[in-house]
Amino acid sequence: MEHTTEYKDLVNQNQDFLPGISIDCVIFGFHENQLKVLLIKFGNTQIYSLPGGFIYKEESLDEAANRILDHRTGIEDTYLEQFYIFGDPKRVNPEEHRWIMQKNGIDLPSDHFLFNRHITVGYYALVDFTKIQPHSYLNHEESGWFDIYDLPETIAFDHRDILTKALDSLRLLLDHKLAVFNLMPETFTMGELQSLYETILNKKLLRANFQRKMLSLGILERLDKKWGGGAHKAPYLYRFDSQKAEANKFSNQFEE
Amino acid sequence: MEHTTEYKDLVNQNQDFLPGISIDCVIFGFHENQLKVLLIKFGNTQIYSLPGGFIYKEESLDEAANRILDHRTGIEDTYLEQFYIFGDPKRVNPEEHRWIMQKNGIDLPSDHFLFNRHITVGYYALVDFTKIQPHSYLNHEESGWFDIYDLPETIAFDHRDILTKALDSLRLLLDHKLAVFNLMPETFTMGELQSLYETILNKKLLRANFQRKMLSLGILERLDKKWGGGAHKAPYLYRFDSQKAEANKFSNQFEE
DNA sequence: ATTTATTGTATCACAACGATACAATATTAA
DNA sequence: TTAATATTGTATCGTTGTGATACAATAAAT
Repeated sequence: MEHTTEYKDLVNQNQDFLPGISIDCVIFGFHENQLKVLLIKFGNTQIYSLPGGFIYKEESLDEAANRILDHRTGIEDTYLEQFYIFGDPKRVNPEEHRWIMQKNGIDLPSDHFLFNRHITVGYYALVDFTKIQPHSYLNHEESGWFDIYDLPETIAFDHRDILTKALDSLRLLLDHKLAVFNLMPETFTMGELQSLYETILNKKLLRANFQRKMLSLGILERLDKKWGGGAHKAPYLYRFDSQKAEANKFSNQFEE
Repeated sequence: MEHTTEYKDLVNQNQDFLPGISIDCVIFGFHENQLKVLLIKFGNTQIYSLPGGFIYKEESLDEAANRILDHRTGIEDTYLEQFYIFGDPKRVNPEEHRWIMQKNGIDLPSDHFLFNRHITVGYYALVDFTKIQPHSYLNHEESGWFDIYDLPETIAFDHRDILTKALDSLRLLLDHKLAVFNLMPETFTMGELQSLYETILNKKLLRANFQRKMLSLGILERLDKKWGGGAHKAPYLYRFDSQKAEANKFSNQFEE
């Protein structure tokens, strides 16, 4: 495995990082009717964490978050937004952290900067699951997708709190922005879109009303029918039409 | 003038601060039908900035923000919430900063930590204007309230961006939480409350419908009438009833 | 050709909301 | 003392949005 620049910078205590601040990314995807998040499993442990990283001194926060996302998923342009800053002085237990790094094959001195107090900026990304190929980063690390409603038992540090807050923020987003379409593939049926909404909100919606509402927003382009789905009427495929969305900004849920 | 501990820590480059991170507070008040923010004017300049500060190593972000607010306004318990983190590497011009400090009577070396890159966490506070007594902090500093729609021309650093983002966040808050009542005095008329909403949203609302909506929320306690307001029917006074608000959480604009 | 499951749409009742109207009433002016 | 005035509290009307239900259309399997 070839080490990235960031990896070397990390282990060698590179001074080009901003001290005391980190970024953690909650990367959401949607697959097989599940809302998924990408987690890292440290080698030789059952402990999972969010993919994260540090900020170079010449970099903006958004640039750093994009870089981290890119290196984890290979995705360069997607919906990525900060949602909260986690600043409790006890949010990370340095001993736990050092132990995890050791299990991961990396033995760092206890005065290594990684074990100082870090404030972390939470970002969430909404990605098209079908286009993602997760990358590993540290030795012995594995990354994988997990159902947000069925997370691993042991999640490191305060990362479970971060996940909870990210889900809250995603639900707020649902009412106010159309960013959620970034979780869908290019084309989809109305049933698939409804399933996404139901999964995010964790409740059932009435099919007829969901369809009426979505069509009334005037943001969907209706394409050909999708054949072969079973012994029943074939559904139309739709595509999110960002031009229509822009034009209809003033007539839907958005404020003026 | 007696210097605060924070002041001495600042000038003496106290190592008890977290490096590279600061807090800026947008303190909102409502007075004479204007939405006000508290700004600091540096001595011998026409440059204004937001009240801000740094975080002690043992302190959480929220604790630091509360401490800063307390020392600026004397208010200890009020609505205070982070709304955005500003992390552009060029958000503060170190030369401008140093020049301002000099004008303020404080000559710091250009390698002083204050002039390093700082990421800043934006907090907004909603305070009862009638209870505030702004405090000065640095020498030659003056603080004062400004109409959010009529700010001074010269605002330091990226603080105008921070103010804009804070106002956006406050408007979102209006739809989702009842925190805005923190801007009102203990009792108020419906007209005064409507004026607050109109000022935040910067648009007129229909009086009859506003009243109907507010009363339907079931969060207001109606008190005696307010006499002496002019040659017309006297309005009732209302008080925000947090108990009612709690009880009605499930039947109003809040999600389940 | 018939059955079956699902889709697209219509409809009904009710809630929410914009707009307008009007009666009630402190204070001022005559 | 009475009338005028400005503002408040509430009712009402029409429109829009939404929950709930119904039903016709239809692609595939039998």
